[in-house]
Amino acid sequence: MNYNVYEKSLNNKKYVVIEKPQNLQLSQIFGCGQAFRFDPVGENVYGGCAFGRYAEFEEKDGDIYINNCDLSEFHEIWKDFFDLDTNYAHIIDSFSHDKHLYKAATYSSGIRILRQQPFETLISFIISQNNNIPRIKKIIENLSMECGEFICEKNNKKYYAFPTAEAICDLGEQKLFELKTGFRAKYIFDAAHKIKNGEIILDKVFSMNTTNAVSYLCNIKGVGPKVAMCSLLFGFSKKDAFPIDVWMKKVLKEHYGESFDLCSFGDNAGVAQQYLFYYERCINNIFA
DNA sequence: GGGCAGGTCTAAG
DNA sequence: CTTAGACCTGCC
Repeated sequence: MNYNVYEKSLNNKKYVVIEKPQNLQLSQIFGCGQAFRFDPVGENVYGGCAFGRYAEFEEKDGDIYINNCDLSEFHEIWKDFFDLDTNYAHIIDSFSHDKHLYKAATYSSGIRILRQQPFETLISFIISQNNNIPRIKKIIENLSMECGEFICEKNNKKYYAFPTAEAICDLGEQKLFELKTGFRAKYIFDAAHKIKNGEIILDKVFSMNTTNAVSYLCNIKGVGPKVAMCSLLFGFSKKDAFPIDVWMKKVLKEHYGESFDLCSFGDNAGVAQQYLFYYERCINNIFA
């Protein structure tokens, strides 16, 4: 994507401006259910944690302002976080042959697939199973507060980094249960434990194709195809990963028939999934 | 108070 | 290989 970015100072604070980025709308990006740690903290401002930092993003006149950020941090973290090198307009164009998908994509055209930290997405989507978004967010926040590194205090709130596998493993299953994770406590522990002792090596996943990566991640208790696909899409930037949840089952049934061919969505099936998922939930009034 | 929420496990045919 | 039930918890 072609975009211009520059650094500015105001009141002794640095910030980075991304000029008129295409296909980037904060409310859609943080509201579509791919990330659980960002919330509105003002008019057109979203704040939250990623990569061990607290960040605030503001949308003004089509530009994106990143508070307390310099260019080196932008290039180190947020450029890839927002997947800025991907041309989403081009992806949407490639969906134009599919009438329903194209409609969903046009409606959701401000969504980008964030590149989040692999371990965080893995644990977050384990927590998401048979759960609702407000409670998922609360559990993740409690978990981070319990054993994540303290970052800063803002908006009368303390922010903590998402914990490491080691920290979660050391916490133990009982403590995880006490954080109201319910039956997922043993799953979270198993994931953290297997990663801590090297039984699962997340770095290896990057070099696997999506099919192999799914079966690899499914070696973790509580990780099935849906959780694995979400982690691969949002945490390993595998854009062909196609999570099928209750909403997607509904979409596939209504618009594609029972015997749909996943290949028809191509290498960007995961992006298609996110457009369809977001659009479906919006027309069903799930998001405010 | 029963149902439900971005699923997965387990036990049984 | 496919398919019911069960499952923590909190909010409706």
